[in-house]
Amino acid sequence: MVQAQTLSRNQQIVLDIIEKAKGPLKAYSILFNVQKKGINAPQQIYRALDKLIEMGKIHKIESKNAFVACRSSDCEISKATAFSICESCEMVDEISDAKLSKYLSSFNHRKGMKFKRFNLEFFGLCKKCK
Amino acid sequence: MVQAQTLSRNQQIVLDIIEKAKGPLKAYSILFNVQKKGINAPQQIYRALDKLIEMGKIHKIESKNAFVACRSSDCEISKATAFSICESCEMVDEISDAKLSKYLSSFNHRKGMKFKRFNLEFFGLCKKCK
DNA sequence: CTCAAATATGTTATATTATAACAAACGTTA
DNA sequence: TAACGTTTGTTATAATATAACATATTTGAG
Repeated sequence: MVQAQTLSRNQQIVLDIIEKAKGPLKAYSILFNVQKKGINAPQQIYRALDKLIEMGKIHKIESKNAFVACRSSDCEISKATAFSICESCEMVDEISDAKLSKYLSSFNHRKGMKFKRFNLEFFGLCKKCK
Repeated sequence: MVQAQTLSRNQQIVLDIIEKAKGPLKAYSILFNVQKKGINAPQQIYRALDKLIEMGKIHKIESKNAFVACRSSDCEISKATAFSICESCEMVDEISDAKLSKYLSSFNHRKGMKFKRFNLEFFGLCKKCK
């Protein structure tokens, strides 16, 4: 079972870095950023990332193997995630839209699947880059 | 620019294997399967995969780093892809639904993005596994 | 409280996924 | 036929992720 609130030391360190970042961070770039804090091994990063994902504090952008902080409140521990990804500047924007969530959840049910979650990634050019 | 029809030797070999497979295949498992045909290096696989994706013949399942043959006709060279993924048996099913495509394409436009494509992955248990 | 269970940490090693860089062959088509 | 784009073959290495094991810390039931 997942804790509701308290983060362990390493989890907090990793989360802080991801939250401060402007864009998605890769596991090894997180690692390089925390070596001064006594974290030396990929395992320590990946374990923290796994827990943070379980808790819904961060999301993985699958197409980039990178991680962003959760900016939404209605993703319900990551059951329904959606992102806009700019192919030029690499910006990632979490899409928080209850209608979209509802539409996709029910869509999947109709297809005979016992639905657990979905992840949607949009690609294109953001306002600045287009 | 991408060719319309003709596949090169390696591209055809890789596509054949992916089309015959029951489920998604990983790059290195493809590699191991074609070493008898004289393909020895990951590069040769990845290059074929890249081209096949460009041509819309196969899709990458991002959450699994695996590849499936395209079973749809209306994904328009992979501009709009959607999959059901069973977390138990690993089955992947391509979802081909014009309404869904339309809904998601126009959704994204409203968010101020110059839309190029999307990829949607549903997770849960398939009929057999639930 | 207290000890057992669960969770988190540290560490070394290794597996898996993917790309860089370069040389040679092939196939158009102008 | 020469120039161009594409494909191939090859060696090396980069980037991403997990296995396995020992130890420490936290938490909660009795």
